[in-house]
Amino acid sequence: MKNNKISLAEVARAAGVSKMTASRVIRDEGGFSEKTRHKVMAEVDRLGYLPNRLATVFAGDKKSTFVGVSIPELGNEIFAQLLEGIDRKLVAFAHQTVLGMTEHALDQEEAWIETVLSWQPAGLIVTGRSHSPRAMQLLKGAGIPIVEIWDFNSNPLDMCVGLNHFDSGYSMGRYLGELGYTKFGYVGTSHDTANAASSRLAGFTKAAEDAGGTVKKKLLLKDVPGFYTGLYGTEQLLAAHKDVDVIFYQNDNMAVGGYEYCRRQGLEIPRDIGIAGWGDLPIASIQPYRLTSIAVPHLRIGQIAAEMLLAQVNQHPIKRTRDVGFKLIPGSTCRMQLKTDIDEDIDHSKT
Amino acid sequence: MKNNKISLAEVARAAGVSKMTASRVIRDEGGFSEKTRHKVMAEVDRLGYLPNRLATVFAGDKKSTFVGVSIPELGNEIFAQLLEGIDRKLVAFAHQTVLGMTEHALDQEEAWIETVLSWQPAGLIVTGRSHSPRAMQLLKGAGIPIVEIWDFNSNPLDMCVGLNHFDSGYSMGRYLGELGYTKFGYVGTSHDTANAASSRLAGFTKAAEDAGGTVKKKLLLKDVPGFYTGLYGTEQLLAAHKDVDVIFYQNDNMAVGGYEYCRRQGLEIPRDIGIAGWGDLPIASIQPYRLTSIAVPHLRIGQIAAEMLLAQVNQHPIKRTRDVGFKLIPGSTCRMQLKTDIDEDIDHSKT
DNA sequence: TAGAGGAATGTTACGGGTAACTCAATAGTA
DNA sequence: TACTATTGAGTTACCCGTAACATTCCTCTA
Repeated sequence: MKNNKISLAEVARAAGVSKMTASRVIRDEGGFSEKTRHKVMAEVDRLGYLPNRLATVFAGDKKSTFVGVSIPELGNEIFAQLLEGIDRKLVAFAHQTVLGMTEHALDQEEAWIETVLSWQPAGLIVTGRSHSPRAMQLLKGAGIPIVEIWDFNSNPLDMCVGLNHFDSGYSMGRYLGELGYTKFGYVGTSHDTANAASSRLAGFTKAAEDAGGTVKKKLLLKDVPGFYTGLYGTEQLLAAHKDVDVIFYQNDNMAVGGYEYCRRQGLEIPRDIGIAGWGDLPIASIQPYRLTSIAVPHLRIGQIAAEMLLAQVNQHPIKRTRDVGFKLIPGSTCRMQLKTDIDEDIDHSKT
Repeated sequence: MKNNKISLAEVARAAGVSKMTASRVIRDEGGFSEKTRHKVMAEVDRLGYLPNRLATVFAGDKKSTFVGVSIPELGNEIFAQLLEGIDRKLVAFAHQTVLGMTEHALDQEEAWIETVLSWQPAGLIVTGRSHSPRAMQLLKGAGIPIVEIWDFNSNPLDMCVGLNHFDSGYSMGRYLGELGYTKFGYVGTSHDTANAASSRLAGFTKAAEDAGGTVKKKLLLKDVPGFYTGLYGTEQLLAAHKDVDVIFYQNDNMAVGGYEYCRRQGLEIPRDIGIAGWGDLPIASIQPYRLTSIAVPHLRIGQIAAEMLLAQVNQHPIKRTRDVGFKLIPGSTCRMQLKTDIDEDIDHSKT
């Protein structure tokens, strides 16, 4: 475990050339003879020389190939996939992801932004559009491309790709209202910071009221938005409000958990209660029922974010905001449609 | 979007002191007056100075606070959680994760290792124990702490934490054999490289043979190891081999998908066929049935890996290998036990 | 064969911090 | 008062590559 860091100078000395010549050979930028190339490359291999990229970036006053990517949590599969989409694209263009998990906390995001900026990244991709004042200031002054993702925002700091979560919540609320539901419930997880899920809830609440119904109970749990949280959250919600006739969940995983709770209680769905999720997550594809949900192109968000960032890094012109939309998926976990035909009205997908 | 990078020299000039004095104040290393501290800090705030950590690392010939973390994929929730555990711990100790997704390909891992080493990281955490020859060489010569995780290996390059996947597969095979199963099936995903899942399959196969049974079919799909893959994989497997009496899946999510396929086909579980998963994933907690599986402390693996690495970085003595073990979970998706009482035999947990 | 021009290679300076050392000013002591 | 500590602050050199410029060595041509 000895640190045998070999520098360019050592390679050059071993090859009997100047640092500069060795540098030219290694970067293959021409201006050297074939004989020299052989000598240098032989020493590179023999000594196991690895260039020190810190020095390169530092020397050239260039940007590094780091891209800071912040997401709230990895336990939430939708964010894990977002990150996967981003990293794939970045790697394909020789950039590296420096991870930042904010855990939905603005102060953690701020601390991460400060740290990652000190490494001179080529750009930043941050989830969400609410940031602390100091974070905003840091981002604005960074002088590098910044992409805000997830929650669409027509007036971003720099660039933005995502969808309108408020609208998606509103769509679901209106849809459920049109099916005749009036006593709504919501089960999600809570954080100190307003995030995309809170926007969905706000939209949902608005739609519920517009439809003449009420959200009887908004249950926000201090937990991860997963299967089991959905199950026990539903128990809590129904214990307090037995008359709720449909429950909207923060995501499909929670909804599937909620469905299972209802089933265990002998409730029949959708006869006794309606269940609606969000995200059209993989679990929905293998249930005995078709979950009512909202489909979101989350992989595409990640890819587009990385593309926008790379385009900006390379000074290619690009549209700075992208609303990827969403699509309501009527399922069998809510009662059949009662009032009007709304098929043509439910696709908010913007390609 | 102007790049207004402020250097230490500018702060120093503005404050009317030398670079060195400004540096001392900013690092709070003493040797300056209160008056000077005020002058300097005032300029830091006014100019929005952010230190350039590249320069610091570069100058001091020190290690950075980067830690390279490679995992095969993020779509697989078990790896996402592994990464989450690692990043939490690293961040708590002021280190940053540089992500590497290898997609189970040795050449991608190798390329990533080379790149990440060129950034002078403090250490590396890599998933799996098989690496390309050049990758091995790079890792050995890196002179920094390296932790191999996931697949336990008593003779690691440097440090290792994980579990014995072969044994976990063997345990499941033996358990199923003891329940009287003889015609085994396996559904998983395939990759060019031998990985932990292949070790499990190897162990499973060995146990099946030791028990006098056979693995009728090993189905390896080119897909992600998720719910739907399990569903259609089961369809394929049963289409080819109707007489299989129990199926072992690469993970619980695939098993749940397989269960759903069987249900749709009118098969009753465990009467008509047995289902066994691996990982004790969250989905298992909310099914109407208790899935037979193997529980693995994957979050702990991540935490321990980060702890080992940080201990090594700080030159604290530490045990260099840790086998976290696993635990077989008998469920209701396999037939009840027939032969002997094996309860005391199934816990391979090593705390 | 001198001179031009290009190819190959070398030299110097620099980037943004910090270690190690030096120097100046102030305070304390006999 | 003269001398010594102590404190505060400045100077210099260096980390490892690369840009920009300088130089050497050929080769080819008139």
